[in-house]
Amino acid sequence: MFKWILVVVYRVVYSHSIRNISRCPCGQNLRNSSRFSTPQLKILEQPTNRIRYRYRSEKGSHGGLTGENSSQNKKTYPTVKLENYHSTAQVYIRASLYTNEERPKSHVHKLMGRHCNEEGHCTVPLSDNMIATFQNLGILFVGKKEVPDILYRRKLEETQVLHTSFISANPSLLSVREESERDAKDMNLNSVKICFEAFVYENDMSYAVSSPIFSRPVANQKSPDSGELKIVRMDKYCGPATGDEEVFLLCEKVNKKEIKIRFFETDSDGHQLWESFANFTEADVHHQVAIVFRTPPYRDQNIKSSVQVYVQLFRPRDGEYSEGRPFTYKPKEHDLDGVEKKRRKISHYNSGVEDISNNSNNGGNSGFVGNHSFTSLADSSHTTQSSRDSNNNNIGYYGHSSCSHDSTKRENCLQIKSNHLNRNYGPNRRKANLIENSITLFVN
Amino acid sequence: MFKWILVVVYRVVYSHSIRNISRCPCGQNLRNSSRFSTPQLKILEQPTNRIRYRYRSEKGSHGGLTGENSSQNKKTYPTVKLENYHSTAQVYIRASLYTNEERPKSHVHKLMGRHCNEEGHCTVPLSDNMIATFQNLGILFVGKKEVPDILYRRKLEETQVLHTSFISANPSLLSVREESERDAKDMNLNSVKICFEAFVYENDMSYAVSSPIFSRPVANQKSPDSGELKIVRMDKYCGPATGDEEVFLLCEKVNKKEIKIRFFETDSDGHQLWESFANFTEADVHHQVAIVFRTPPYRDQNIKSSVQVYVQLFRPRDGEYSEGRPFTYKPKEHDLDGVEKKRRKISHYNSGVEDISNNSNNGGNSGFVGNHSFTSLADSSHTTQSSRDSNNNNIGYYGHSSCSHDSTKRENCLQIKSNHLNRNYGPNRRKANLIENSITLFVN
DNA sequence: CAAGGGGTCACCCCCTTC
DNA sequence: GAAGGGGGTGACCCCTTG
Repeated sequence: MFKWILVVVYRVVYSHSIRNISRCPCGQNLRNSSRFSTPQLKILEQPTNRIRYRYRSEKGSHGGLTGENSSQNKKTYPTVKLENYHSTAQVYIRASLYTNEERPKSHVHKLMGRHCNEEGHCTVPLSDNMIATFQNLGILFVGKKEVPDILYRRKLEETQVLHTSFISANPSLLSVREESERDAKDMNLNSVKICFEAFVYENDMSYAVSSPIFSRPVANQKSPDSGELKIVRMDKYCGPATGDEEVFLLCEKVNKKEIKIRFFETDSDGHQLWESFANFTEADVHHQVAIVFRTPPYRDQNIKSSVQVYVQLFRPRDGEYSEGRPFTYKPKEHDLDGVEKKRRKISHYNSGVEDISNNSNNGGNSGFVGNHSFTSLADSSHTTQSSRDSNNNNIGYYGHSSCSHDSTKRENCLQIKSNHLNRNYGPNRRKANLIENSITLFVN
Repeated sequence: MFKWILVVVYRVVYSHSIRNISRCPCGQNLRNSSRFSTPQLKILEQPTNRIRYRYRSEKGSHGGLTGENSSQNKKTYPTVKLENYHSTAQVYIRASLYTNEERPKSHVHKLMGRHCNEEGHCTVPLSDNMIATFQNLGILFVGKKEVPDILYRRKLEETQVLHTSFISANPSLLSVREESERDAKDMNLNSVKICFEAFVYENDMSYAVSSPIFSRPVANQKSPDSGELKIVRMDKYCGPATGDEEVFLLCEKVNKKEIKIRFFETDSDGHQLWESFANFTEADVHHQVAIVFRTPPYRDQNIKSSVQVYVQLFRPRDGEYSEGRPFTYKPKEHDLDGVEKKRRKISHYNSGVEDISNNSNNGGNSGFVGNHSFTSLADSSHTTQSSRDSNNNNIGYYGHSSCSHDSTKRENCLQIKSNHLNRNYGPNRRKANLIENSITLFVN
């Protein structure tokens, strides 16, 4: 009886994964979860949320998907575990790509790497502890132009399969063609899910032993609609509490229709106290990589001393944030007496600027709760070289980045980054990596 | 006898223009120039030096080449005149594309437009006054991938032609293939010359009546190596005479290996008084469209009042300039005892840093001499909204674009542009556009 | 070499504005 | 539709580092 069930499941799985039928018939791995004692796949380590998909022409290895908790020191990889399996037959786990939709369909992209075949299926044997780790999964980007054809062929095959079994519908080839074109347009080529399936071999046949399970989405790092948001450089890191300060910001590719610049303030516990968005139009976005914006006014335009907030890029479509950069709101001139002293005091650190300028190799991977990297005050050798961090970014002070306004004093903003301090910020408890503990110096 | 000569010339011209033999056999239109009373083509109006080449896929008309003296109000077009022609037979002028080389070869790109055929030859009848005007010449960009094949085929045909006539060389096909690949790599796809040829029809045959003549080069507007240089926006338009002010500049696509930022000063007659180049490295060029640079020190760092100079992009490779933007060097604040001292200390330190931190972009081609044109003052209304010119460029003042330095005053730079004043400046009498007569406002 | 990037351009798609 | 742009990105080529 059990064997018979397996065969049935196998049929379905086989048809959608080998013959590329695009609809997943397996109920999104929910069906078995309610059954007691049924073999069941669990994802122990999700893949990172972002990797650069590679074209076929980009030969050679370019590294595989790591796990979401992977770090430089301790790499992890997507890992699944099969639970409630009690047979002794060797189980294999097959990974393949599906669309990032509520009901995932087989994707046109393919997995590639050590254990992958031409169809983009990667198969790894389950180890004794019922765990399988995928150490070398790359994502092959299939050209946009090939998509309609692929979908068309899949639809034909699907129709045949269904026809020979029990469905009698036989749509005209033309409408299938059109449908394929439409589906191709709708298909998101920059986000995928990985489908894991467990099966055993018997008599040269494979039998599924559990429902398939889908990973969280993995986005294409190279796409401007899903790539990592990053502020590369700004021309100033401070401005008046009244707002309306013009700031030049250089960033990695953004879509001018899908980008906001968010200012926010948090208390020491990381609770958000305030947020606002910068003013700019699509015309202020220069070739996807630079934005000239005007700062929003601070919530209190009459502050008596400087307030530090953060700036970050924000993409509403998928809720992604960039790392935050500190930004200092400064009081109006006449309030400056008290601050004046402090400023002067700090100013003699100016010569230490370069001492601090350096690595802020913040680990990327923003957007998920629980993994925050911060940059610390490392002491770096003091060279006469320019102030650049390891990413070759100018860190905001070069000697003359002036930030004066409503003041008769010359005031320079110095942003200093630091590493490895963790706090949880931002709305919705989602993570935003912040360049923390920055120091703002005022130089007279 | 004359007829016989014509036939000979015809043969050569025919073979290279119809059969696409790549070497021009006609001696660069010099041969006939010394002969008295021989029909001769003259270019009355050269084409503009730049047009956007179009791919075959960019269907529809996108406008043709205008003349070098064309303006919005009065459009001109490439025009040639045939002199010393005394027959009554109708003459036709054929235009086709050649490489921009000392000895132009037939180009892989094609002319397209109203009077053009599939081979990229445009033929226009000579009017009564012996003038032909080409009103609708577009340039069709032939994909890079097709180039080797085209050259290969041409070489084969050429070999055949020569072979059947008098040359016996018969290189192996392999080496021809290799040669084609090499030539394809060497071919500049972003610059062409137009070859004009005059001929008459007789008995369905065409007979050349003059040597071909070549236009000046026409570059591809879309190529970053030959496109127009343009400063779109800067975050400040003034800085201290001591230089080393950090400026963010947004521009159209540049090649980071082939771009300099030139500061120069002219007297009221347009003679150059001084020039210097900004400091920045390749790493300061952000995705081809933004440059963060440091201003060079003015020739006199102790000026007592502001001096206006100009900034422009400069591409050494082809000697191209962008329009100039005014930039104001401001004097040191005299005095300011305590502050002054402290500043000196700091700035001493800083200048030491930057002196070394930036690869001086200097050198290279300082022999060129400028070619400047100027744009004049229009009166622009000063609104509290963003200040944009008609090209939707921010013109440098937004209310807070601060530009203070070495001063206890807050000083904002306001740059106002204006249009359509032309003067001819600079050495070599070549043209360069300057935004002239800009006003610099100092706001305290 | 593997693992990651940066960068660009060839091509194609738009859109204004007459 | 003609004339002229802006812009995006697929595809590919590099390059650093270990």
